[in-house]
Amino acid sequence: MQEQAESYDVTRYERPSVTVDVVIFTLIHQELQVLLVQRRNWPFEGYWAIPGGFVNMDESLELAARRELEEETGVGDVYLEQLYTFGDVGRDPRTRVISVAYIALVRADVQQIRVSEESHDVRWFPVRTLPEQLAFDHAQILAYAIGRLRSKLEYTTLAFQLLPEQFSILELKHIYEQILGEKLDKGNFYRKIKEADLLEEAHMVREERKTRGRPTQLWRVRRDRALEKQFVFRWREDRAVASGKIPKD
Amino acid sequence: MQEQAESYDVTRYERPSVTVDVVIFTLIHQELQVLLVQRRNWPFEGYWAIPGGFVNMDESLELAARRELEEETGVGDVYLEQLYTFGDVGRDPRTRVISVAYIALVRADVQQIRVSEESHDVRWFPVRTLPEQLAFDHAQILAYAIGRLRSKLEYTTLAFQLLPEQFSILELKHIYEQILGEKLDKGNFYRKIKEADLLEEAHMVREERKTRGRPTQLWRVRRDRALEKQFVFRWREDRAVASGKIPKD
DNA sequence: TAAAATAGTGTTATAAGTACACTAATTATG
DNA sequence: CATAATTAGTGTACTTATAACACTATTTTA
Repeated sequence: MQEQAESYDVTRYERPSVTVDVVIFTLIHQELQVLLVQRRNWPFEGYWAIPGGFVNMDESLELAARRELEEETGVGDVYLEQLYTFGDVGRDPRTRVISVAYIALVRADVQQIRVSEESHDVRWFPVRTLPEQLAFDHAQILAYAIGRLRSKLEYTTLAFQLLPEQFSILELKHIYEQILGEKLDKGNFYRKIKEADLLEEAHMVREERKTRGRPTQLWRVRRDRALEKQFVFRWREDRAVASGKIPKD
Repeated sequence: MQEQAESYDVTRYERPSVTVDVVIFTLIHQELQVLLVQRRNWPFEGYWAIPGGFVNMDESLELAARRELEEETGVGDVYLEQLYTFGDVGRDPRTRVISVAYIALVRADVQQIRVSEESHDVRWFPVRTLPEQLAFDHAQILAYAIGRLRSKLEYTTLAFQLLPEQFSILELKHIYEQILGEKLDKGNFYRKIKEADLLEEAHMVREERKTRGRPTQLWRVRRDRALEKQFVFRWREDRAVASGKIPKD
């Protein structure tokens, strides 16, 4: 790229606008949900959109994404990953806009969203029941993000980024079942998660219970190991395709 | 992003420059090689760099990448995949430049490079013996590209994009060995590639031979199947890390 | 004390991958 | 024409990971 840049003044040509869009995922009621904002103005007034904003000249792309995330959810220290850059010519009717999309995973117990001044409303949507029409090409971005997330959850420990501070192994199993879309064997699950040695016991606070049965053992992620170690339940046939597929750009 | 854009004139603010950089891979002497250009001007004059250029206002990112590729190698219909977008603030000393990096795979028997006017020289470099210093943050981009390629070759049929029109199974095995960095069992390799049913016999041209032994059987990729079907030799422990890891941006 | 819930263990079957010895075909060379 | 050399396989036993499912153990409330 830059190898030819000096043959003319780099500031001379018309430039596209660059934004970051952040697809923010969380788990609510053990269901994967995504944060959308409702637009207040033209174009796509009233439509739901992925939160995002312009990249400042003095901040990196990741910093811009973190700023957006912070502005929308108030949370700072979360998992963030660049997804893809969308740059088709007609995707924004106002001007040429290139969007660097990020995925953020927010812990289930810390989401507390704020409505910013630029939007009517902000809401979590279960990925199964998204609005029919989204602003711009955001449906495409969202579909790609969900695909990437799903496939990565299958071969990384990313799922642990979504977990609350404390959880039971059956809850964890349930999350995996949601993601994989299939029932898992209880015994095998226990064995495998124990082998992986990713969890540590949370000392339980003695509390009043109203159901009978052995009380749930709560665990905490050993965050030191959870990002290195693999914890995999099933390789799916379509894993390679899902993770490697490139959307029409 | 765009949800707040209309509250001010989108054309008002200063904008970064956007470029595409294309990391072009090929196989020469059964070794993975990458195309670099030598810069002619400041900054990084004389340094080797990944070819690339500015994105025009009326072309998509992928189109820009294809144009660059065409300009450097003269080839058009090749595998192209978006790699990552690099946007750190200080990465180009002239101005703020955001680079969308692509990977291109060029068939071993069609590479014929041209030296463009903007550069001193153009060369293929084996990925094992790259120049010590590259221009800008291109060493980082290249390292990331090689990592991505290596990991994807392990769980997709991407390697077939690099093959010449005709090749023998032992050659193919050799390429896999190069990529995986380990010896593979001949018998198992034959069995697996045959099972996958990805190849068709190339009718061989009768030619003079100077070595003795049974002559090599040549094969051709069934391109219809090669991009759908998986052909995998070994899952490696670090696969997930390698494909999912994000470079410091 | 029984029922209910969580938290496991044991065992077998199946499939995939690995290692390595072996056979077969086809050529050039002495 | 026999033999070495080279490609092109086949056969088989071993190991490992996964899957299926029955079973035991623990700890609570009613």
